[in-house]
Amino acid sequence: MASSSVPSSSSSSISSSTLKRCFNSDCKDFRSTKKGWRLRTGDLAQLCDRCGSAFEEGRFCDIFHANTSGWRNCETCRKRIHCGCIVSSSTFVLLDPGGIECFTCARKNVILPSNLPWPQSLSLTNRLSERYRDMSGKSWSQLAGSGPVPWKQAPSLFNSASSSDQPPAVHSLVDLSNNFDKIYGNERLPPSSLEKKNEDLAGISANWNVKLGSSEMVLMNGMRNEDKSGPCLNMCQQPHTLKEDSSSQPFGLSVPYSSPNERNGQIGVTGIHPQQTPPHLGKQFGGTMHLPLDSSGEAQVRNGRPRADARGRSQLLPRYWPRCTELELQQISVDSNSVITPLFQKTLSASDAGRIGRLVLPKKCAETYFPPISQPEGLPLKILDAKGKEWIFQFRFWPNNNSRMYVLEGVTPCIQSMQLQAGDTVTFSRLEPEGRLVMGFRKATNPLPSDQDNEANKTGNGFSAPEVELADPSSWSNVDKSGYIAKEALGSKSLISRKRKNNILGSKSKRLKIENEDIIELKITWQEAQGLLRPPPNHVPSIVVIEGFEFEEYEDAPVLGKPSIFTSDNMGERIQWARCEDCLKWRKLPACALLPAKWTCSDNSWDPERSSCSAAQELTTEQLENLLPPCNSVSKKMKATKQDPDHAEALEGLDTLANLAILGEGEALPSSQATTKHPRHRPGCSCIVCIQPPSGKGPKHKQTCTCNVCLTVKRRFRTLMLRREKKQSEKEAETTRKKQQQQNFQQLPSSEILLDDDSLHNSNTGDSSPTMNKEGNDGSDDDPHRIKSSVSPFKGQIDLNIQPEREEELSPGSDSGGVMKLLHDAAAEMYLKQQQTLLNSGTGDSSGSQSQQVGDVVREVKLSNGVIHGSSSHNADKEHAQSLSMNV
DNA sequence: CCAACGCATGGAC
DNA sequence: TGTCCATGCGTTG
Repeated sequence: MASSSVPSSSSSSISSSTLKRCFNSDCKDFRSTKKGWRLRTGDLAQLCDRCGSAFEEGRFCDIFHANTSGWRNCETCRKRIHCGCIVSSSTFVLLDPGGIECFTCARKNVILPSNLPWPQSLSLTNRLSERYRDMSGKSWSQLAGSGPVPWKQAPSLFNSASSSDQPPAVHSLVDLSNNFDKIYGNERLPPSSLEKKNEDLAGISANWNVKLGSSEMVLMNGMRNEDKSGPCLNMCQQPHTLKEDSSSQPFGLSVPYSSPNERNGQIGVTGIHPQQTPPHLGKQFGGTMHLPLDSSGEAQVRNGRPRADARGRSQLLPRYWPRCTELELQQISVDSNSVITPLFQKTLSASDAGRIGRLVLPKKCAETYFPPISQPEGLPLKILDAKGKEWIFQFRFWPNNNSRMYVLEGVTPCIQSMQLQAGDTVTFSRLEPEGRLVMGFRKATNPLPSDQDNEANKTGNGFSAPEVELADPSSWSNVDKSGYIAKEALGSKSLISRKRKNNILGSKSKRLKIENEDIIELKITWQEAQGLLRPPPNHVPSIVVIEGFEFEEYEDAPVLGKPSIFTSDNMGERIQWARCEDCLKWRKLPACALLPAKWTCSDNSWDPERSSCSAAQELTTEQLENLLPPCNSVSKKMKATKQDPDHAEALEGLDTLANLAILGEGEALPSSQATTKHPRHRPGCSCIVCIQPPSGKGPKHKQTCTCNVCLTVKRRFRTLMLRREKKQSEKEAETTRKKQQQQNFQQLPSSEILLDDDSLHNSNTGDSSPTMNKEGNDGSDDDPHRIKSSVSPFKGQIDLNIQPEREEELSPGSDSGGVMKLLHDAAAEMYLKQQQTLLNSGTGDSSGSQSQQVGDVVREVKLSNGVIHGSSSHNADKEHAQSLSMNV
């Protein structure tokens, strides 16, 4: 191997390069002026003109290694490929069944149109991953000097200031243009992934196509089958940026990274967190790779193998997912053939942007993308800024709660240079193939005057960095093909809103300073979101009756559509009313009609007579008011401002949101200010809390109200009760099991008597645990009836061994307290007390929204003659009776 | 006294 | 309940 016989390079700077001997050991030239392959140190081999030219032209091996071993033929084109040195390592891939394939063929065989489903079997990443799996064994620890941490990293990424003599950054950037076919290893997946939160909207943006940000890039599928869970949401901005950093690398150097997970022997492929559903991102990006084509047309495959640290990456929070525009990337990688792989981003906190000069790094990001450090002192890290200037930061950590807190120290000059302030975002990327870290930044958009109140913003001077400024929403929309409605809908306006929110929340509420997508999710309250949800086309939702109320349930992912109002016509047929976006007239439509977000009269294909805005409204406002449910009252909606400011606000909030989401040009997002009614609710929130005066007085929803608020609250209440019931049942079952075991020891026959038929079949002498386990498992079923029946066999036992004090723990909807019918009233009373307690706590400002809602429900219960309570009691009563008749 | 450093704390998730 | 992380604060030079 060429590199083995050449002296290690201690410097590759241009200033000294001319005095250095050519790195090619077969060459005696001392005028090394060209750059060659990457060395372990991260520097580039210095070559003389002749060798350098040969390297650039891909003839290096032909010239200098012609007689060495390692020559093989491409399995496809039979082209002769040298596989025995570092120089040639980038020119082929190993095939699964053996043999090699030149990259040209490999690319042809693997690249697929981006708009086609990506067959996993053709995943080059996967293939490469397998190919390279065995080539990644060299420990990076030797190179990084990072102690026992067994994962490896590309040396050049961690070219610590103390260990290498890097050429000037700008030069380094420029240099890369010559290194067309040097493959650099880094196998870290982009933070593709994988936030389970985003799975909530799975399906909304499925099958969106990745639009590559660069013609040089070809996004290839490297997904595993498991990655096909759902669409990317937050990462919708990223397709172009996610030049997947699954990079191949000179396996001669063999310094791929592996995740900390490998410490545990979890050699990751583009894997899925075993405990969580594969995030959507993984679907699109996990294991994907880009093959930037160099000037010679040779694919520059950065891969290696599937990211071993996919799991760690999957745990990155969306807020750290890099959001780089194409412009940003181009700016960073301008004049270079190198490729920028966004790693993560961090929104600067007040502390980060303060004078302390410490930038707190997200732990996962630090551990995933930065070199492993075992000592708190860490390592000096060289990081380039977008202009090519090199900064040296100390990457270190502090012990913190048996964990680590990673920081970059010495960032103040850089921060000041970039004139960044709290709220701005720094983006860490990797420049490939050389693997250097690049730090871009993005100024927060349009700081408001109130920003000045923010301590950290006092240093702001309105500077905007054009190089990396994220100010062009169109660029986002261009690349954002995710269909993520919130993102598309709100566009840059949301950034402003985010800023406002940030300002209001203050530096202490950093946690609430969320990305624009997240903030959108907040603004779409659960009620509003529910109003936007529609069953998938041609999908009949199943009707679930809970507490006497019907709920539409559809297991398939709902779709987002124009909010409309469903009702029934005179014939009893379900219809929906939708309002034209242009003329605001209400049009009657079939209930099955799935409306586009921006629906107008012209889209009214169901009623040609009213397919124009000039057509009169079918019904008058008053008629509609009578027709529609109270909560959806048209007149209320239209006249809400005058009649019921609170409700109007709620409706307006929904309307505003819907319009924003639909039109994509939100003019006036609901203010982010907290309401006086509840600190966590915002104007526009139409939950029960917010639509009622804090005192609880004022208009209330009727118990028969079927508005979204009520339905959802009731459902939530029901869910809570079911959970509680289930929990209690399991508890009871466990208790009973123990008791029964005791009884079994003492009086075996009695236990058999208490068991139902199934239990009898399963019960055997002495050991009833199998039966109990079975029952316990059944109890985990979601079906409440099943829960009840499954645990019912124990109820008789419970009754026989009743512990009166346990009654306090009983929920009213549960019969798990045994068949203590005589105690039922007492239990019900207890329940009422509990609910009152909930009410009290639920209305407190410090309570969470969930308890708040529960409290409101209870309040409603209390004020409406205990409908829910009564219902629950009634059910419990009946079930108790059933338990008695069945089991005793 | 001040700045830097390093750890502790507590809110958020 | 455990983890993360923004920030406070004590210590040190």
